[in-house]
Amino acid sequence: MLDFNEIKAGDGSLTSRVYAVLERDILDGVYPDGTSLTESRISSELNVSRTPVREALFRLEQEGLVSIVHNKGAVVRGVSSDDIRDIYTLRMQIEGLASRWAAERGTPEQLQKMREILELERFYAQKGDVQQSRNLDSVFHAALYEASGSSPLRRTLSAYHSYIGRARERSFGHGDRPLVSVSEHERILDAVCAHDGDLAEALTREHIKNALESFLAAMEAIS
Amino acid sequence: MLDFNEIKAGDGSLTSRVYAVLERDILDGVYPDGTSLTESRISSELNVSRTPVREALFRLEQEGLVSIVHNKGAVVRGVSSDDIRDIYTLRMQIEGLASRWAAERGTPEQLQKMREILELERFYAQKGDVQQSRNLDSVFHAALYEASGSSPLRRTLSAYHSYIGRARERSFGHGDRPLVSVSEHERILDAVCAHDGDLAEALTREHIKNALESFLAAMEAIS
DNA sequence: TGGGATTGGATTGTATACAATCATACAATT
DNA sequence: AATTGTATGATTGTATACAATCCAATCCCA
Repeated sequence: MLDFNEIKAGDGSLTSRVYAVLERDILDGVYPDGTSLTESRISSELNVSRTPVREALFRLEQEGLVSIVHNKGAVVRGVSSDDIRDIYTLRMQIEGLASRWAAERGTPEQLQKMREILELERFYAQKGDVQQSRNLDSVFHAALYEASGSSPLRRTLSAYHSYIGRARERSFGHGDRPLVSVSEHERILDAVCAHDGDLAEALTREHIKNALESFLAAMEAIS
Repeated sequence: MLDFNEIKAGDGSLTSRVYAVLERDILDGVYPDGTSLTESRISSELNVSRTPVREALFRLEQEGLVSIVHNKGAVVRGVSSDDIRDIYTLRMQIEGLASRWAAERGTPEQLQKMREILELERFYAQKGDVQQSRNLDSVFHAALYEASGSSPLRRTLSAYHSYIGRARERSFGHGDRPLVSVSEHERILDAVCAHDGDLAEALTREHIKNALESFLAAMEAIS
């Protein structure tokens, strides 16, 4: 919580770093649901002024992780497992579109990049490196969004990704999900490269459905 | 552009009002795509300090209407008609889910509220009041999102709504869209109240598809 | 003439000071 | 005793001052 200087987010601004710290701490449960985040406390804990803290809180509100009410401040809005279930269902609908559009609109360079990511992904999955597998899973999906050529779709799905980040972490190590996931990615990419939008969409829906079931299984294992 | 004091957004904070002014001006084309929004100019134009302007710009970035790069500032990212087309397609996918979930999870109070909104909507549509019809169209959809009981879904669809706001305005007056739209709403709500998720979803997809075609027709009429 | 440093103005990033608002406790009144 | 009013401390909202950065024009020197 106090390793503020280790976090070097995106553009290097204090706002981004404060944002990254708060996002991580909220998703990690350091600040449970309902916790009120007072600006002065955070700013003194992180040794920055209130200004970047305020701006970070604004971004967190847009992300949906806190809710801010005028003259009252920010309170944490935890990520419920119902939310996560809903997001997986939403992703089933629109991530299929991403694959379809990638098949229809993706440039050769974009598809090539996905192929390279996928090769790395398989390498780490077979090596059993869960951490790297999970990272590359995210990278692959991000590349897919990019290849869809639709900024509204990219924005929506990217927002979901960070929102359900911790849930993905927990469920990704469950069973042999990394290897299965890579295989599914390969079939999706093959369909995309063959410009078969229907197949790509169907495979992707199946992929997300499997990820959801993996998540539910991981939840089950905890309780 | 200078009627700042007339705009009274949500919570009455300066940040909200600046946000509302800038959003309106961007969507109205006062600031075309690529315009760089300098904080000091806006703050002096609106007679506020840079602080609320900065915060408003942050919100606009999350909304997707501007993009901010570190140490360089904010530039307008216009809403292309490709973006709008994509959003309608996305809505076809997930707004159907909203109806399905409303049918499955909606409380009697929520459905009752939708019914009341719809009666008003029909009243104004038959009266030929396009302005009010369009407002109530928004209100109806917002009530639908609420009844879905899913905050991720509500957040996503609400964001789309403001993003394509101007496009909806332009296309809503096209032909007899208000009356047709009310009829479609009525059939959707009937299905929701009958807890027929499948039908509600199908009707909603059709409804969005028709709205998209109305938009495309309106675009055609302009060019 | 061309290319690379430099310097000045403009703009953003951060800190801090001040004003407005809210929440709590306590006192006064009925 | 309940309620209303009021004072006080804490917290947020806004303004402003200062630091860091960027950009473009200029200058210098080969």
